[in-house]
Amino acid sequence: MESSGKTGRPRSETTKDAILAAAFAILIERGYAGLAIDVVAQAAGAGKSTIYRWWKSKAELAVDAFFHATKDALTFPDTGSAKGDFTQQITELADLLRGPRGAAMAAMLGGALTDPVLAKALGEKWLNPRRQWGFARMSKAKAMGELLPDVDVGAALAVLYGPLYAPLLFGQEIPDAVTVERVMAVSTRGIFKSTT
Amino acid sequence: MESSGKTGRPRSETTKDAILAAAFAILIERGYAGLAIDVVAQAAGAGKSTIYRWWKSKAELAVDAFFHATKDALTFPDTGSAKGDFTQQITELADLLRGPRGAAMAAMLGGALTDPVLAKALGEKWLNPRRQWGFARMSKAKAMGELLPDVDVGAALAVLYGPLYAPLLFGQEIPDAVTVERVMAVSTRGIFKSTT
Amino acid sequence: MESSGKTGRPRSETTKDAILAAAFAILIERGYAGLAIDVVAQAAGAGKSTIYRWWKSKAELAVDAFFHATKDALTFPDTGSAKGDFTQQITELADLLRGPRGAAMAAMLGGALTDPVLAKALGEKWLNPRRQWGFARMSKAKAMGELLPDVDVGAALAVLYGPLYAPLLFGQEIPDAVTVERVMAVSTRGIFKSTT
Amino acid sequence: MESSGKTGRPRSETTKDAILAAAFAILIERGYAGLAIDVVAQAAGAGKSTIYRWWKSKAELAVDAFFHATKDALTFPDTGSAKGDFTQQITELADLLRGPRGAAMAAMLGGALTDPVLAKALGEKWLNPRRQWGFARMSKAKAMGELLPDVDVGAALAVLYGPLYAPLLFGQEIPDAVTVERVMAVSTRGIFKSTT
DNA sequence: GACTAAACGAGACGGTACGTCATGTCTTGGG
DNA sequence: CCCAAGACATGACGTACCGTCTCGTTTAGTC
Repeated sequence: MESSGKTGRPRSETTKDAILAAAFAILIERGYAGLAIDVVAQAAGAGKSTIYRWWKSKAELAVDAFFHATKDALTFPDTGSAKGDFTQQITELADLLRGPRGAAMAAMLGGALTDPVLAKALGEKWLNPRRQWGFARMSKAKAMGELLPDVDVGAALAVLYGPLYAPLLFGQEIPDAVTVERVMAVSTRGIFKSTT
Repeated sequence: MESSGKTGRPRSETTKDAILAAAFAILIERGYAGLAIDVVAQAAGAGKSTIYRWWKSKAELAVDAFFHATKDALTFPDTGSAKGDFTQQITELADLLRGPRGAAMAAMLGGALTDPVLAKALGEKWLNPRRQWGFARMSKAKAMGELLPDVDVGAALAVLYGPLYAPLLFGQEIPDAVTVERVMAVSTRGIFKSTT
Repeated sequence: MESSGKTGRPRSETTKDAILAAAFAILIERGYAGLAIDVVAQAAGAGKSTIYRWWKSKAELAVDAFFHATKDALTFPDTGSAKGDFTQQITELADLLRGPRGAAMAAMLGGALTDPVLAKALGEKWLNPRRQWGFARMSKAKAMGELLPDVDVGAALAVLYGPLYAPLLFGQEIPDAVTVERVMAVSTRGIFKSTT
Repeated sequence: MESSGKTGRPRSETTKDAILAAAFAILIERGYAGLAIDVVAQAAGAGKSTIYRWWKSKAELAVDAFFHATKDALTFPDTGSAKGDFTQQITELADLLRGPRGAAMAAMLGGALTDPVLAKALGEKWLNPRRQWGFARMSKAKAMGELLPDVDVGAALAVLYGPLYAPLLFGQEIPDAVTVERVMAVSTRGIFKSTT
């Protein structure tokens, strides 16, 4: 980020990557609870203090590791219609959550309910950006008359995304593509004007 | 439940209740992570081994404590219409989750993502009964022509309940009554035929 | 011991014997530290409370078990000469300590250093009777002029028995017959007048 | 002793000393059974894990604590005659055992009979050095003709030291100076040639 | 080329909670 | 009144991580 001082040994990017990669691997394999800093350090060939120097807590490390591995997979689509945009985004999100990143995500969400620090980090880095985009996109759709009358923007977002995340809570599988389609068919029917 | 053996000192119901009450109180106050068995034992005037004798893990104890405190608050309504039944049940559920029991529920769900044992216990004791009722009620509604055409029963349930549980995942507040109403307005619109 | 009252179910001798036998077996196999009351009760098909009813502590049980199994092996010889009596007794003692009872004895002596109750019980039942006999026999020998001049009775006993017990302290083997003979050759030389 | 590794934070000698001092104090006050690791840690201002890092068991800790407090008190005398050397050494040993170190020694010997690890440690650190010196000194004495004829070296050592240690086994007091003298008078009479 | 200063690996440190185990006490129903 | 079965409160055990702390060792940039 910032260039900090001028003298001294610079931060090793190699080590940083090794740590994040190790953390992500362990997060998937053993879950957030099994993500022991000692183990990450060992696996990365790094010292514990190096980890704590750059990440304040296990929580921040986990979130960072997740995004380091996920950053390329997150897009905000633009198909022309709001319904199309949300459909595509939710479909992509379901695909993502169904894979190894989903296991990590679930593990982190699990930890978040227990660990307020993680919850905050996760909110800032994952939830808020998504929510902002969703809110803006939905508001725009409302302004352009794409929504049914009297649809609350926040409520619409809750109805769209809620069914996607909720299964994580009960240890259920993330819905497959067909199921996602069925759910979207129901939820969008209450939000968007018919396009036919 | 079962009478198990016939000989030996019987289990002390007093102690059992004290443990569950203490566990529930601590679960609310300190969250799932702060639910230390030592502390529960002390607060309940019980020995740690007594706790471990009856609950295999912190997780099971938490679930049991929750249901011990909640068992009387769960009803399945019968208002005449499917829309009315689901509206009432979800409203009641939101009320429940908004209170101290919601904090406990959130705490447990956090553990569930990490601990498969807890997830299973939670599924069996909480989710399944609710899901069965929901599925039966929604199927009946479909058979009676209360639903819009081509609505999948499972999808409808996901859309109804997902928005209710999802906030727990992100450490958000459970929506208040007004917000619940707004969300229900949206979700039911895609499921039930207009009653006007 | 005493006939106690007149009413009620009488003490079961079968159970008593089963407990003592089980305790002795476990004492040999696992040592004093491994002598768990639960395990004894289980092995004897008895209840724990039955054990605690008749023996105040693990210590007393151990001592009782030892003597129950050993009582027939303890004799006070009478060969005519003091040197002969002590030689025989110490030889027999070494034989005893070398066998399974010796393991139990060692185990108990180990416990005695840790547990004052056991120490007392052991002193009363094992050490004192032996010491009294030894003291009496040695005093008689002194009176009859069998000892070298200026030999203190207590000191003579210490020199005779000390080398027998000391190896137990350091986890060494109890000396075999030949070694015992060599040691006795040295110790008796400083105590008894030459018989040649 | 050895420099072991070269990297990492070096072991804190301060903490090590505090732990050994605390352990020794508790060993004396409460005996081996009362030597709880928790308590030692607390008293030393150390963490339990620090103790377990350096001592595999309570037993090893106790032995180490004893030698830490005793190491300066052990000498091998050289008076000119074998009888003089042994007399002096045994007298000093009795003095040592009579004090607080004797209580610790007794406590440890108790554990040794139960715990083979302790027995081994004790043998290596205490008994063997002493035995080697004793064996060498006694052999030399035999070669120089200071011993009575046909005296076995091992037997002579057993007769000399046995009476010193045996009282520890039965929880008896270590003999006072006068008694030690009386015992030595008897035991040496069967070993060494008269010096008169 | 020497100096400075931060980052590095290694790993020891004081803690907290864990889940297990044995103690000695108690509470049932049955003999 | 004894007995078996077994639940109970207590308290130590040894393990696993936490987040902090020292070390001696790189590894740049600055003189």
